[in-house]
Amino acid sequence: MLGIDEQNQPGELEPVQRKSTAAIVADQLRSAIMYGSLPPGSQMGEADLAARLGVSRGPLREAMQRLVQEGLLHSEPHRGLFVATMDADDIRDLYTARLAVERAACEQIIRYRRVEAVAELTAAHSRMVAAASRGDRGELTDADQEFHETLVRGSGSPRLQRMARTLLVEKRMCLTALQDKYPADAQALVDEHRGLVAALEAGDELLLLTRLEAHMNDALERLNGSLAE
Amino acid sequence: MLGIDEQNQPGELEPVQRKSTAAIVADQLRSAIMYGSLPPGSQMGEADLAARLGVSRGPLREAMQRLVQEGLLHSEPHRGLFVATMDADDIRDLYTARLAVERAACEQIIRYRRVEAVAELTAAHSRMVAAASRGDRGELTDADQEFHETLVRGSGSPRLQRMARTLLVEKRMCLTALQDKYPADAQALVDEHRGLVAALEAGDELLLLTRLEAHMNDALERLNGSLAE
DNA sequence: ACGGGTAGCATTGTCGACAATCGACCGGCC
DNA sequence: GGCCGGTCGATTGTCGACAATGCTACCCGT
Repeated sequence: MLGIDEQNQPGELEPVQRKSTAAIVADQLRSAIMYGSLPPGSQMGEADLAARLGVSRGPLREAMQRLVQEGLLHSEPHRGLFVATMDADDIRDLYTARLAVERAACEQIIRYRRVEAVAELTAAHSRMVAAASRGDRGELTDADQEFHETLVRGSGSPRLQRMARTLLVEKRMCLTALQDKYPADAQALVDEHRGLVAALEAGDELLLLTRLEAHMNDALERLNGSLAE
Repeated sequence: MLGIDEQNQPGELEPVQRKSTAAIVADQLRSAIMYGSLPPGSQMGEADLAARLGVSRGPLREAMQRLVQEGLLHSEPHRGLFVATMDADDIRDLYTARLAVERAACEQIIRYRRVEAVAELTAAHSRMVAAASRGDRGELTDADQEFHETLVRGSGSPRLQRMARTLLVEKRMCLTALQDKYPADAQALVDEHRGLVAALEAGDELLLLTRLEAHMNDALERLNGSLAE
C-alpha cells in the first residue's frame, strides 16, 4: 500500500521532513479516528492494520502507544487496543479541558500576539463563512476545527498546542459519531466565532473570555442534546 | 463528574491492576527523568537501557514513544532519542500551561468537590509542613508535587490529570537540574500552599485563583532566578 | 597544512518468528 | 439440564537478527 500523502511546497526549502515512521503512522491513525474510519469502541487488529498501512507490527505498535498516551486508545493487556469510547461525562470533561486550554491561549494572545492572531483568525473565520454559505457541513466542521487550532497556535505555547490537538481530535470524533443527529445550526456557529474575533480585535479580554466560555457551553449543549437521542 | 481513582478498601477485591509492559517501562523512565537519573539532553542508548531494565528493545521503544508524545523526549530520526532540554522560554511555557490546568482544576473543585478536596489537600499540606520543619528539601519537593497532584486529581477530570502529570514531571526535572542553585525558601513555599487551602476552604473562588496565579508567578520567578546563575 | 572523500563502526529502524495469554467452543460429570 | 474442566484457534507480547542510516576518523590530493 502506497500513498502516504506528503505536502511539499515546491521551491520552498524547509528543514526536511524528518519524521519517524511511528509519527507518520500515528498521524494516520489519528485521522482515521477523527473521521470515524475507526469508530469508537472498535478493536484495532494489529496484523490487519499493519498490512493496510504497509508497515510491520513493530512501528505500528509504537504509533499506537502514542495514541494510548494521548487517551485516544485504551489498552487491555493481552486483549488488544480499542478506540476510546465517550459517554456524557467524557464529553463534559472534554469541554472543561478545552475551555482551560483555549482560555489560556486567549490570554497569551491578547498579551503578546494580538494583531497577528486577529489576521490569522479572520482568515480562518472567512473559511467558515464560505463553507456555511455553501451549506457544506463537513467543510464547516473542518473550518471550525482549523479556527481553534489557529487560536491555540497563536498562543505560541507548544504545550497548549499539544494538549489542544488531542482534545480537538476527540471533539471531531464525537461530531463524526453523532453527525446524523447533530443539528446544523451553521449560522449560530459562524456568529459565535465572529464574536470571538471581534472581542479579540477590540482587545477586550473579559469579553473574549466570556464569549469563549459561552461558546464552549453552547457546543457542549449541542453535543449533549444530540447524545440524548 | 465524580472521582475516578477510588482507594481500595482492605478485603475489597478489585479488578486486578494489569498494566502493559510498555506502561511500566514508561513510568520507570519518567521517574528517571524526574529525578535526574537521565539528565536533560542525554541520549538514551536503546541497547544499554533495555539491558538495564531487563526487557528487549521492542517494549522499550514503545515506552519511549509514549514519552515522545508527552514531550519529555524528542526524537531525531536515525540519531536517537534525547531527554528534552528546557530553556527560559520553555519554563515560562511550562508555567502558563500549569496555570491553565490547575486553575481549571480549582474551578471544578469549588463547584463540585470542595469539602473532600479540602480534606485531601490539608493532609498533603501537613506533609509539606513536616518536611519543612525537618529541613528535608527533597521530601519537601516531593510533598509539593503531591500537593499539586492531589489538587488536580480533586477536579475529577481525567484529561486535566493527564496533562498535569506531564507538566509536573517537567517541573520536577527543572528543580532537579537546578537543585544546587534553587533557593531553599521553604517557609514561603509552605505559606503559599496554606493560602491556597485556606482560600479553597473559604470557598472564595476569586481569592483562590488569584493566589494560584501568584503562586505560579513566584515559582517561575524562583526558577528563572536560578537559571540566570 | 587544509579540504574532500572514503571506509569503518556504532546506533537506530524494521522485520519475521516464537512464546504466552485469552475467549470460545465442546464434551463429560454431577 | 446445568455447570465445570479441557482443548483449540486467534491475538497479543516478546525477542533476536538483518538492513539502513549517520557519525567519526583516517587517508589522500592539492
